[in-house]
Amino acid sequence: MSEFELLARPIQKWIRGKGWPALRSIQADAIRTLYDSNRDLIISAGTAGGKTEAAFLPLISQCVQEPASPGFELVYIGPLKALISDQARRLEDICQYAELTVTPWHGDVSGAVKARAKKKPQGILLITPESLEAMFILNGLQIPTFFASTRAIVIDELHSLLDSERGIQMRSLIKRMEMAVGRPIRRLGLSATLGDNKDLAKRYLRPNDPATVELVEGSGGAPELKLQLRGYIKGDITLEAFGDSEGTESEDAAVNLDEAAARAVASHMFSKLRGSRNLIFAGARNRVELYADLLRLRCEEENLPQEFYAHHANISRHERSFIEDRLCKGDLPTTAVCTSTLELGIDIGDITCVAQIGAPFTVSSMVQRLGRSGRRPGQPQILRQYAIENRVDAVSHLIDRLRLDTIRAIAMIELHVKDRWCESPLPQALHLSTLVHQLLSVIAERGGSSAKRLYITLCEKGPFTEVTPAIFTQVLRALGREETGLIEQSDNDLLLLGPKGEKLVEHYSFYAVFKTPEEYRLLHEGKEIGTLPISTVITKGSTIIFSGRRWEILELDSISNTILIKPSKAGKAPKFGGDGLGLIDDRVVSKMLDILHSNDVPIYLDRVAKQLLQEARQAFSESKLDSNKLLSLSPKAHILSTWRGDIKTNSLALALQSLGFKLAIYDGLIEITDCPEEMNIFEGLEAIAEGRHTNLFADSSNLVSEKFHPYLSVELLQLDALSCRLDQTCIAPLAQEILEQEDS
DNA sequence: GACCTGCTGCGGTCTG
Repeated sequence: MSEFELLARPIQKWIRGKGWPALRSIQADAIRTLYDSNRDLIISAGTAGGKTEAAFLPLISQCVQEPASPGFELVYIGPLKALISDQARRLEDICQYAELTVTPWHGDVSGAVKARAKKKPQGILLITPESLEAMFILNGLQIPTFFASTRAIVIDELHSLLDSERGIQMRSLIKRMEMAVGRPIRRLGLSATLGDNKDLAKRYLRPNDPATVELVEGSGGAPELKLQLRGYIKGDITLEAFGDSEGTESEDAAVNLDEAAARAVASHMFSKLRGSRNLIFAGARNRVELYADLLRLRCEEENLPQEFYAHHANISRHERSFIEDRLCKGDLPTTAVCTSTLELGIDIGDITCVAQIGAPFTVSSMVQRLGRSGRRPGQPQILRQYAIENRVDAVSHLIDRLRLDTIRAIAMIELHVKDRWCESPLPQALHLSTLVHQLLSVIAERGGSSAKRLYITLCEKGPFTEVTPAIFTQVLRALGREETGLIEQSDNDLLLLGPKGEKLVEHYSFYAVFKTPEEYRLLHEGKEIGTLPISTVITKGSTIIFSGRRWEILELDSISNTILIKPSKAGKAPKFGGDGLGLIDDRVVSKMLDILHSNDVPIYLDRVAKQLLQEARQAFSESKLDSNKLLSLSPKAHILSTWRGDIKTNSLALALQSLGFKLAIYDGLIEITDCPEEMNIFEGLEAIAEGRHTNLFADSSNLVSEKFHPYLSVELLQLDALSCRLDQTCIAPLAQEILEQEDS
């Protein structure tokens, strides 16, 4: 029987109605796998590759062919509300001849729809991890009924949920679902960019039995890639960049020189991107505003209609939808200057070109961004990478002369294009903040639980596999401390929520595992145009650039957290804060070292970028950094090379700091700016090599980074950091390596 | 040295 013939009649009818010439190969493969076995399945194909149909055509068919008892027959978990609404529409279309109810369930879905589904659970449920969490807490007793007849759980955008806090939460919820119904439920993962991580993805989809997970991959290799890396030097004043800038006062000169580079980049983007549909990834919200403003001014100067828009998380939903719709419809030229808001999620149509300002932090996000262009057969992916470096001369700082941003951008491109590599998640992470969340959630779901059952549910069978019984006990103790008061023990050894735990879990803000900052609302004539973090320093009368336009602050109310604004002629892009917790992989830094050692000049560099690469290589060899891992600039100032990623470099830096050294950290390099009285750098490194350094956590203030960290003890926070952000075991060998290199 | 994601129940007002 052919794959088509396996499907139920109403689904065959739907396919015929679509006029498809044939099933795509991933669809045929997925149908075969789902009909022939009970195995889990990962469907990996480019965006718009028909993954949703590949999963749901056979799954819906099976629902039609073997009608089941009450309960949701299929569950879809998606990371975005917009994606769920989108997919619900597509599934309703597929189900038009099959009598199957489709229920989207997220924060914007009306209570009436949810109430109806709770009363009569059936068909397909599409839900976010947070709404599923809420379901467990608010309807814990009904969970076995809801999912009694669930055939499969489909996880969309699996790559975005691999190793994140949300991913761990989702895996925990799926396991709890299986435990509630007392049987395994088939799992399907849909993903666009798994790269080298296919085995890891299998492990994340079915941790105790990854070998049985099937993989179906889209055929048709990656589209052709066209790329250019353009270099810019701050203070290089070109006529085109100079524009109408006056720059008379000497104090402003430095600022204006910086701005000249941004103008030159904006000018180039304006000339190349105008008239088509593009995404410009600016790397930070502050830079999104800066470039959106520069590009808007260019349009105004040339009397052209506006086609450049700012898009990031602080801009109002309304404005963001407007930009997304414009990109999607495609009848007007539109370029969004954006952050990772437009990196994944809903289909935004056919993008001509992706621009990236400054080197990205990970190859995987670069790949994800690139995947937004070249979606039509025969169309190339186009990447325009911009690198902006400081002007240098013979006495400039070595770090500036190494052109690290340019070198990193080249490393990222080479790793993707030549090595086909991207980052993997860290499987040894403890995820203690998320564990606290799930502990409270399971207790709420069951109305109380023994410590042993909690351990079995979450650690032995659930996703917190790295948490030992000893660590688990410590976590319970931390939550039970009187000052924490989240849980308490009943007479029969049952763990219950304490008063503070009740209050925490009862509030709707509990359901998400990730932290969100407090924000001001920005109001213009009563309409919200977006938000600014409370931490932003801002005063009445000052001016800002927001949503690509310029505004003056009229009123600032710190009780209601609102800011009233009016349009203005002047403005400066505000600082949006940020976590600064990104980690660059070992492999990226080691690639940077290879590039500095090599003589190859990639063909995709423009004239200035070639010059920057040349300068970097010259600085690298002249400084003897190519043969010395310890470079002394003066008795108290040195450069140490680890040529390792952030985890290892930061760990060695912390050890040095604990001994009293003052330092700054760069990609694979540590700059020692001052030494303590009693110790020079050699003695410091020897002490570390021999394991005699003091506490790595001398400065423990930055250990609280995740939502439920504040409830844990210092000791647990240190364990958590050591499991994923720091590496204690690498410190002594690294110090030894640096010393040995110096001797030879 | 950064970015993103999500949320309930109830009381209020307005519309058909």
